[in-house]
Amino acid sequence: MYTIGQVSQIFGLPISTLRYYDKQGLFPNMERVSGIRKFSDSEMEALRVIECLKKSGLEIKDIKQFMDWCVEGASTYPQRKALVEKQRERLEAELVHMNKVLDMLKFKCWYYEQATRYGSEDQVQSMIPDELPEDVRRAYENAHHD
Amino acid sequence: MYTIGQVSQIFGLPISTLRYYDKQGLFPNMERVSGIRKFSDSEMEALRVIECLKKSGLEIKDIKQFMDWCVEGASTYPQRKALVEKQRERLEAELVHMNKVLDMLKFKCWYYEQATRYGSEDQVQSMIPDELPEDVRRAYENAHHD
DNA sequence: ATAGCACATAAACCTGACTTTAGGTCAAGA
DNA sequence: TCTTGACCTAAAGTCAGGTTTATGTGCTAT
Repeated sequence: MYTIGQVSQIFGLPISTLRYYDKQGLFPNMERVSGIRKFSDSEMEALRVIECLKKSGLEIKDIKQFMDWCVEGASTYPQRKALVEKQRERLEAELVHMNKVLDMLKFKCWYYEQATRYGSEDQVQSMIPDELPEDVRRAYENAHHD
Repeated sequence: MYTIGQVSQIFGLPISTLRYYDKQGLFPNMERVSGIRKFSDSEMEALRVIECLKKSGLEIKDIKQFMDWCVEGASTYPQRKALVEKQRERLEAELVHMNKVLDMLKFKCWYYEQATRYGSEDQVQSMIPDELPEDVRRAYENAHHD
C-alpha cells in the first residue's frame, strides 16, 4: 500500500495529476482510510495501464471507459480485448509513421552536417536524390514517400 | 505554385490549420498575389518539415525558431543541425518507449484473448510471469521493465 | 446582375489535460 | 502549544493547438 506522495515519486508524476486521474474515475476501486487515498498493487497496475493507453493515443474518458469495464467483470472481456487490439493497431501504424519521421531527421542531420562543412547548401541540394550516399538516399526516400 | 485549398487537399490538413501556421510565422517567405497565399515548392517542403518536427515533439514556437534560422542563412547551420540532432535523439528514445508500450498492448491482447476463452482471468493470472508462452513472456517483461 | 465559390481577416471560442489557489484536517516533533 | 508536513477538496486558471464566426473581396458561370 502506497500513499499518493510515494506513488508520485515512483512514477515521476505530480500529485496533482494522480488526484486528477482519480477524479476522472481512473481508479474505481481505490480504498481510502479516513479520507486518505491508499494505492494498492491493483492501482499501481492500473497506473501502468493508464500510461500505456495514454501513449497509444487514448483520451482520459476512453481510459475511464476501460476501467469501468474492468469493474463490470467478465462480461466485458470482449470489449476490453477489442479496445486493446484497436490501440495496438493504431500504435503499429504510428510506429511506421514515426520511422519515416526519424528518417527525415536522419536526412536533415546529414544535410546540415554537409551544409556546415561546405558553408552552403548548394552542393548538397544538387545531390538530391540520385547522388546521395546510399544510406542517406534510403532515408530521404522513405521520408518523402507517401 | 499551389493555392491554400490545393495544399489542404494534398496534405490532408484543414485550411484553417494552414492559415494558423502561416500566422505563427511558419512560412516566412510565402508569396502573395493580391492578398492570396501562393504555396511554392519551398512552402511544400517547409510543411513536410513542420509535420516532421511536430511529430518529433517540437512546439510551434520552436518550429518558428527553426524557420527563422532558415531565413537568416548560412550562419545558422550549426543551430539547425543541433536542433535536428536533438529531435532525432528524442525520437529514438521515444521509439524505444513506444515499443515497450506496444509490448504491453500485445500482452494485453493475448491476456484478454485467454480471459475470453476461459471466461475468467484466474487461469491467465496464475501463469504470470513464468508459465507464459515464450513470446508473450518477452512482451510482458519488456513492458514491465524500468 | 447576381449567385456561388474560393479566397481573405480579426477575434472569439473550444478542448483536453493538467495545475494552481484557497482553504481545511490531522499527526508528530521541538 | 505550536508549527511543520503530508494529506484533503472545490473551483478557478493555464496552455497549446487549433476551429469557428462574422464579415468582406473578387472571379466566373448562368
